[in-house]
Formats: sequence, structure tokens, C-alpha cells
Amino acid sequence: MLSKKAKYAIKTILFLQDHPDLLPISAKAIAEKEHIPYKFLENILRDLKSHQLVKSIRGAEGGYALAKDPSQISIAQVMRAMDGPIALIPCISERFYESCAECEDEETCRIRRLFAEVRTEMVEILERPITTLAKERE
Amino acid sequence: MLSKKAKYAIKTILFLQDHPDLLPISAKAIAEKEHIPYKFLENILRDLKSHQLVKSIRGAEGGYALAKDPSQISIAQVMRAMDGPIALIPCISERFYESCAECEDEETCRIRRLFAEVRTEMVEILERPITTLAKERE
DNA sequence: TATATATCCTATAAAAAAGATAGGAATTAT
DNA sequence: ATAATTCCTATCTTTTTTATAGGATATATA
Repeated sequence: MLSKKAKYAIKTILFLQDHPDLLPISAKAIAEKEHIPYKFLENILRDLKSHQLVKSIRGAEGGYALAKDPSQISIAQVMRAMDGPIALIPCISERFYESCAECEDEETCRIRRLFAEVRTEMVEILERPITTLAKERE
Repeated sequence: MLSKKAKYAIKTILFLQDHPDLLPISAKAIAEKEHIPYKFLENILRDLKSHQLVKSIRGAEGGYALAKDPSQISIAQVMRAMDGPIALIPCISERFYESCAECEDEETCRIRRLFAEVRTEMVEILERPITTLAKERE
């Protein structure tokens, strides 16, 4: 399951996408509208920023806006920024690789091979732009 | 990421699949060979049994064996038995449905629509028999 | 029938992760 | 100068995960 952090982050991204104003939007406003604990959201926005998903403007009248076009943002990007690896086991993660403590030989590990296939296909799904997924249906 | 419990469970399933003996295999033997804490494994086996993935024989010379043909067992089944929902958010889970506390209208919720599509495709991948995934390559 | 080897069951402890909050420093528009 | 805001570090709380403990129940076999 997705963490609350990642869910809040996606809500935030969608909210910013819906409000492509000239002015940035404050964390306070997002927290209120999306019912996210304010201080928690601050942490989330910091992570989103460090992963280049949002940009910020400091000071009074400051706030946040998307750092790139929504068509360039995927669920996978948000999940990685918030929760880490997409892969179900660490030894086949591309960005968060870690060997399994007990593993004797990755080359022949069947669990690894099993989940390598799964990861490839899951990434394919999660890498699609949120715009192509979140769009309204007629 | 997969929980250790689910990972141990998959190791156990693969182990049982590799040893289709006439005699059942004891938890002790599995724990030793697969480096799984014995008492933890007991809990796992109980869950696997209650989900009809393994069967057991009690008493001396007792133990465990797969409850069905490996071709009928998927990663999804094991994940559901150990960790619960496959879906990334509870409101689109088929077997573990829960409404989101704050959600005002599921019909129009974009997050929900977003992850409904993702779930459909993820389930498709994870429902495939482990035999088709875990098989050796030439 | 006694014994050893198992599964089965409930409960609890320990460790780790997730979720949330606190307090204040730095920045900037008005 | 002030108010609104991002930014940063630290800590607390709650929940989940991982693991262990102790014993009840079943059964093959010597």
C-alpha cells in the first residue's frame, strides 16, 4: 500500500496541476484544501522540491508550483521521492539497490528473477505521466 | 517493498515446490534450509494454511506440503495472505476494501481513478502462476 | 503405552517505520 | 517594521513489522 506521505504528495501534485496560477500556492492553502497536516506537508514539500518535482518561492506571497509540466510527472517519480524503491525486493531496484543479507548468488536467485520481471512491468505502468491516467473520462 | 513475511512465504512455497516428496516437510527443516526464524515461520505457515496455499500433517513425521499445484499459485495469492491488499490505496481493493476517511465522493475521486487503473494492471502481472515466472531460462 | 517429534494456538516483547508536531531561523512583499 | 512565508533540525507518538515464549494437541514408532 501507498504511504500516507505519498498519497498526500500525489494530492499536492494534482492540486498544483489544477491551479496553474501565476502566483505560487502556499503550504498553508494546500494543507487546508486537501486536509493534510500542515507540518507534515512542509516535510513532504521539501522532499518534492529536493526531487525537482516542485519549485518554491520564499517569503510573503511565496509558495509552491510544479517544477515541470504535468506531462513529465509520473506516479513512479512521486513514489520514489516519498517511499523509495518501486521494486518489491531491494536487490533488483535500479535506484535503491541493496543486496539481500542471506543471498548467496544473485545470478541464480529465483526470487530475484521472479521479481525482476515483475518490477520491469510495474515500472512501465507507474512511469506513465499522471496526466494520461488522471484525466477525466467522457 | 515486500515484507519479510511475504518474502519468507515465497521462499517457503518455492522450497515446497522443489521438494514434491511423498513425505511432508517439517517447519524445522524449512527454517534451517531457508534461514528463516523458526517461530516466525510457524506463524507464516499457519497463515499460508488458512489461505489454502499449504496443507499440513500433524504429529511425528508430520509437516507441510503445497495444497495445490504450483501452476495454481501466484505471487498475488501469497502477498494477499501475508500483507493484505495488492492495490496501492484501500478504496479500490477488491478483497480489502476500505473507504478513505476524508474522501467525499469516490465516484469523482481522481486519485481513486488513477490507482484503479494501476491496480488492474498490477494484479494482471501478480496473478500469473509463479511457475511461469520462476522457471529457469536457457 | 511412553517418547520424541510435530503442528497448532495465544500472547507478548522488541525493533523499526510511519505519521505527526515543535520551535525557531531565514527570506521577502507590503 | 511587520506579517507571511519557506526552510531546517529535532523529537515525539503511534502503528506495523519482526521475532520470541510457552505450552496444548496430535501422531508415528519403538
